[in-house]
Amino acid sequence: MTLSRHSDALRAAQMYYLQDLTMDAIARELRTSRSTVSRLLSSARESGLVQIQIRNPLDTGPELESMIRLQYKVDVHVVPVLDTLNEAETLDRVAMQAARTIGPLVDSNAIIGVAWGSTLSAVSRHLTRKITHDSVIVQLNGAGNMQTTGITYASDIMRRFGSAYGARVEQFPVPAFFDHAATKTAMWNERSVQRVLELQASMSIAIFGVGSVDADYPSHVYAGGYLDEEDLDVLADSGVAGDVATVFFRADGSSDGITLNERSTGPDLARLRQVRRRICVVSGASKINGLRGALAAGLATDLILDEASARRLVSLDGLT
Amino acid sequence: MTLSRHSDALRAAQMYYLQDLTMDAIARELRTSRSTVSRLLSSARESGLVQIQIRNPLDTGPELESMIRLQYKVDVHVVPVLDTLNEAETLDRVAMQAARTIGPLVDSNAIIGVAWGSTLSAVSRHLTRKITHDSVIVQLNGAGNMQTTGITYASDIMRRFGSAYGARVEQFPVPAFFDHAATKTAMWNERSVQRVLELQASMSIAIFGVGSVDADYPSHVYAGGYLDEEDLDVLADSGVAGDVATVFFRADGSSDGITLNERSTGPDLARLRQVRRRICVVSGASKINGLRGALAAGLATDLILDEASARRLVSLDGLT
DNA sequence: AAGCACTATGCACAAACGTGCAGAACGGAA
DNA sequence: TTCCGTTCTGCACGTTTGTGCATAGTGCTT
Repeated sequence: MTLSRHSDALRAAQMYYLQDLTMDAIARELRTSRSTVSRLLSSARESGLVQIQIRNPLDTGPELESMIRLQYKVDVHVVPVLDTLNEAETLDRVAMQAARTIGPLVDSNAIIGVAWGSTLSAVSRHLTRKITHDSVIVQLNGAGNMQTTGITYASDIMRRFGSAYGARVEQFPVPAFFDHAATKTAMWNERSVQRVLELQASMSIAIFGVGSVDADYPSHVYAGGYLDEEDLDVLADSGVAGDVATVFFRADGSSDGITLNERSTGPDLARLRQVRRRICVVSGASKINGLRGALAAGLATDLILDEASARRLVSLDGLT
Repeated sequence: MTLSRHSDALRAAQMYYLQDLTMDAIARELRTSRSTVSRLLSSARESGLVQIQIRNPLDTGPELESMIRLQYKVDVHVVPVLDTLNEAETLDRVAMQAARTIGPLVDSNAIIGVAWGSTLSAVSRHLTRKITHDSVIVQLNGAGNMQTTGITYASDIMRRFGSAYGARVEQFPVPAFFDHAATKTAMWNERSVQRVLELQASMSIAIFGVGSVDADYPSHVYAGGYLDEEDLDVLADSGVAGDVATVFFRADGSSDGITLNERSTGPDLARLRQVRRRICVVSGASKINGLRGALAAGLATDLILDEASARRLVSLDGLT
């Protein structure tokens, strides 16, 4: 029965993690086999009953972290990864650690804004469950493009977040960019859109990656049929370094006069900055320029990134 | 070197708990042996770098917990223990779980009041380290008696709390009971005592066991030379059920007119009730009457007790 | 520089753990 | 009731982890 299973899992978890008993001993107390206990414990971990978190005392943290922390005024989590790992493996490990770091921050009644992209997709695959009440996952920016509505890709991400936290999911069914700023203005007055915008306005957490114009593997945004040749030229002319949730900025963090933003469905950067907790996940050193712009723009309160990127972030800064 | 050891422990913990790597894989990344990683991880756990906590979703919790929770309005943690365990083993397991449950509640700048007794002694032996800043451990009541100053016994407990949380320890070097109420009045005007009282007044957490007059193994207080024959008679006449930090109360929670309290050095119950978080740890079903009085008096916000006691607590209540 | 006390390391073994698999138990549907 | 699909259980095996012990390293004293 699923009820006694849950309570068995709870008992087992208490005995295992809080009393240091072996699974064997627990099995005897619960009158079952050791393998069952092993399985009870993994279900306890999966279902978020057991919360494991790592708090590094800020003062004893390694050089790298404190340098970034001081320089950019963000709470930084450097993910240790071997330099020899390839992009995909690195992303996977950063994503897993990001997912588990985010877990403890999510609470009941949270309104969580989530962007989309390969980084968030990876993160969404590693979320650990944690049941909350009355939480909402809200999509930060539209995902449609010239070929598809982008629904499935972005909504898979959203759905995973929703089911991990037992939260309602609010999609944002618009293209990433409108063709004409006027259409955006019109749509922004629609009540269906306004509901989403209002949710975004009251977000308590926002989670996003960052795009970099010059990345080795250009983000979806720059290569996925979202922008045409002309748009890309305009971006280059405006000196854009990268984007967060399809809103662009320059290396120095400024974003005034970037006309493309007027057609973007992502959250206005000034608005984004008002979210209490803004978590930026970055994997891959080639996103460094985009990241630097995002940090200069003060978009993140928390930064989770791989070790190699972290090193590049501080080392290059040493030169300027 | 102890610095790189700490940061290795941090890296190892991240990789093990956040990325699910095996110790073997971690050893290769850190260029060390697997055994060292095993030891790094246990030191990470011991030093409080890794925090494991179990949050039971209140709604799915077992019957027992919700009944107690509802009836007494306390946050209850029932410790699963086999009924066949003896008193000492039960105490040990309750204490271990209590220690680990308390851990996450302790934070920087906390002022933590701690009582003494066999329960607290056991808890103090199982505390997991967690570094905090500017926290203080303050003794709730004097420990001296007719034979000894009680210093060593109580101060061992205090010291363990202090070193687990990296906190300053404030002893309370007075007897548990004065012979004359007048002495107490006089002492309470001493500045050395007032410093302690002021700390107590601003406690954010209080941790205590409970004594029960009719316990099978009477608490130290009733058997340890703290009270003479006459005192014990008076207690019986006043209908006292038990005590918290050597302050007595009746089964219904009342404590008016119990003259012994005027000579006790424990915190006034009304004052105790103003502490935000008041954690009561109970092991052994024979303390049930004392516990019931303490709950009736609203002394605890959190209750940690063994399963057998929990069962007795609700079952007997069914009769009244 | 040498000696000493203490701690950290790796090895090897034993203990503890995870998981594929086959059979048992369960829960509808006919 | 019987059937069938699904879930749960225990076993057996291979993997992963903890730990006593001998050795290597480290820092402090003389």
